[in-house]
Amino acid sequence: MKRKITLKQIAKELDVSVSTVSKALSNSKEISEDTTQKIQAFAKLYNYKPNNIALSLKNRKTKTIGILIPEIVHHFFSTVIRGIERVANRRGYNVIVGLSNESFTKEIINMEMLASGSIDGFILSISKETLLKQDYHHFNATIDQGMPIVMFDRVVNEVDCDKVIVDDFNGAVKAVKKLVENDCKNIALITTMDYVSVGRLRTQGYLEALQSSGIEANSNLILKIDDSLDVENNLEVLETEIAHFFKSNQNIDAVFAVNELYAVSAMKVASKLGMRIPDDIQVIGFTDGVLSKHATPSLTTVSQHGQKIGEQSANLLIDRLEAEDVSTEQYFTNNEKKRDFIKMVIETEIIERESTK
Amino acid sequence: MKRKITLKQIAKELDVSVSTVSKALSNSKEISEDTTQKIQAFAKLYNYKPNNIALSLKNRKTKTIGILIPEIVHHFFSTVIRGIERVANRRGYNVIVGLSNESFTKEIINMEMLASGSIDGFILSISKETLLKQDYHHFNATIDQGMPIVMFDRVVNEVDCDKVIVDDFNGAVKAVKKLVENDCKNIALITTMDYVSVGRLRTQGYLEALQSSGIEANSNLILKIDDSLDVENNLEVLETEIAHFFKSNQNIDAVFAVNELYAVSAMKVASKLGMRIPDDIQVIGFTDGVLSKHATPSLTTVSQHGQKIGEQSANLLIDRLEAEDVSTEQYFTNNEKKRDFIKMVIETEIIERESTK
DNA sequence: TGTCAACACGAAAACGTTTTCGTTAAATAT
DNA sequence: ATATTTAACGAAAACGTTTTCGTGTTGACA
Repeated sequence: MKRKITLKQIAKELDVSVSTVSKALSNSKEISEDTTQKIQAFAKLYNYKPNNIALSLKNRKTKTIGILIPEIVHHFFSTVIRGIERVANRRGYNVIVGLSNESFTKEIINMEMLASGSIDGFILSISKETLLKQDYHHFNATIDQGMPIVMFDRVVNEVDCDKVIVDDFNGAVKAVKKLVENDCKNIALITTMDYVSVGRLRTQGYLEALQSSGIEANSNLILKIDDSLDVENNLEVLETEIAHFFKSNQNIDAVFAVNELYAVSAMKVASKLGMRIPDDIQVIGFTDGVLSKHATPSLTTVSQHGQKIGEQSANLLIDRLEAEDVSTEQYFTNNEKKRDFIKMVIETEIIERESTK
Repeated sequence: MKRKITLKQIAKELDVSVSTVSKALSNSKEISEDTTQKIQAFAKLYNYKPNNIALSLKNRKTKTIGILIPEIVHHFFSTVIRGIERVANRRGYNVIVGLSNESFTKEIINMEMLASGSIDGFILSISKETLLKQDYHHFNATIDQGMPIVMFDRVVNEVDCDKVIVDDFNGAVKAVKKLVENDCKNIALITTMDYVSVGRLRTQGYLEALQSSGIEANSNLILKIDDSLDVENNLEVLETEIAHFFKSNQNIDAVFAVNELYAVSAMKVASKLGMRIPDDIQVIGFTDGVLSKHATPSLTTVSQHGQKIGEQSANLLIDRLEAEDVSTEQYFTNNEKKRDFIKMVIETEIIERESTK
């Protein structure tokens, strides 16, 4: 077993100083051609790679970014990670992930753990519990310590930072308008409780689309699912609730659901109740995941472009990190203002499949 | 903006030495009660947290483990990550992820990037291209540099390290035997090309189960999908291939598929061809993901327990890392042998749903 | 009064880099 | 022959810790 070689060892072996080795490896012309050759050859032979930790300590930057998300076994979030990793890698950064598991406390612990030097900045999406508590001090605290944050999807006005969001409102509008165009008269909405902002925005989009189409909203056609109960593992509960909803509103001829699972469940229940899709009832869901693509019939969805969200988030963060470099450098000579915080909106797109006409 | 405070700053502010501060914060009894109190109060006030990077450099360990997987938008892999993150977090480790994207080169680049000090050990699953090339020198090289590796799922004999695998062979056997018990006479297999070991093992399990049940294997009933074509985005290709397969083998009364997608596609095609599930044809898939749960009808599957795989992998790795500590310490006084490499087999489980009787 | 522990603290090294600032010797200029 | 530049390299500081080893000041004790 040969441990990784260090500058010091090379220096000793070649009987030169550490500084000489360092300079030679960076092709400094302070060092003679001869010794440079010799040192580089030796380094290559022993496969020398500078120690990242030492570099991090010296440069006071780690070249890694921290991702903090509520859940990873989730198509949207993993797609975002993929996007982040792509540009992070391209731009020379590593990616370290923390999972809040939708818990306020775990979110804080994770942040503190990572903020103590391990990373240069955060990309995160707020946990449900934090949204409920409306306690955002930990975000502001880490920003205050000079660590930039980029929030995506689940964002919040109380924190001043770059944000990347999907256009939930207009996505919902588009979806519902498509149903209206398809001659649907009684469009139902299946949504979540209001505290998750994305759910609220999609609901508002639904209402807006109805209104601008001259259709009066009917609160009987809105089903709010309490997602404090873990529907993912309680499918029957969800399905019976939807079934009950359908039965007491026989006139429903379309469903817009704020996520994939609700939409697919609605289709399943509708089929069981003998309705044909899309002839008797059309369905559109938000979030374009595996379920939508492979359901029977396949589901028309509003795609959020998770990967793009990840890529933009990473670019925003890294841009800011590398802009900080020069601004710190020129802190006293150059009085340029810091870049203002950016709120980037990713447009949604409707992917038409078999569940609509 | 108040930057993070350091020992040196505390020392200066309180007019003591850095060593005193360090000792006081670790409750060393070398320091008097008074100064300890004073220092701890001050540290708490300014929310002092030791700098991880400095600690890593000093201790020559980073307390982070590197995950290197082919793909993250994938139910199985993200489940494994969740498992890893769980125990890593519990045991005080962070998790840094790299994505090989099934590419040999990206795998190597990622490994080298992480192996240069950023992590203490790897948990990884080999990329398809690497398996094809059968070139494993980068794994052996990093092991040789003293960095432990745990491989999961896609493992290989040529590398000596801890491994966590799912019992693909017996999982397949169980599945096929269940079909046999359910009175199926002509059980088809939908599988991949052979170079991914898990596909091969599942195929062998299929054959074994048939043989031990006294059924003669019929090569016409085996469909091999060329997964070099990206079926995920070419569903039609997959489906027409399966349709063709069904039409030329009208007697098929059951399908065992080596993954979820193939199984769900088979169900879809079967339905289109007018077969009823599970009455005319029963289906079992490998890998228990979202698709299986939410398909109509829902799919009976062989569950791989991805989270458990992740947890075990992390425990194996961390155990080894922390065992190394003492063995290094007592290197000369204690001649204990290193722990042998462990191959841990996670049993599969059949999750019965609507696609079987 | 002189000796010796005990106590409380500081100096310095070490982890592996990079970079600034010498320093020496040779080469060139005066 | 002397002064000055240039080439080639080394010493040391710095990043933020922890830890080992001093060191000075007490108080007790003979």
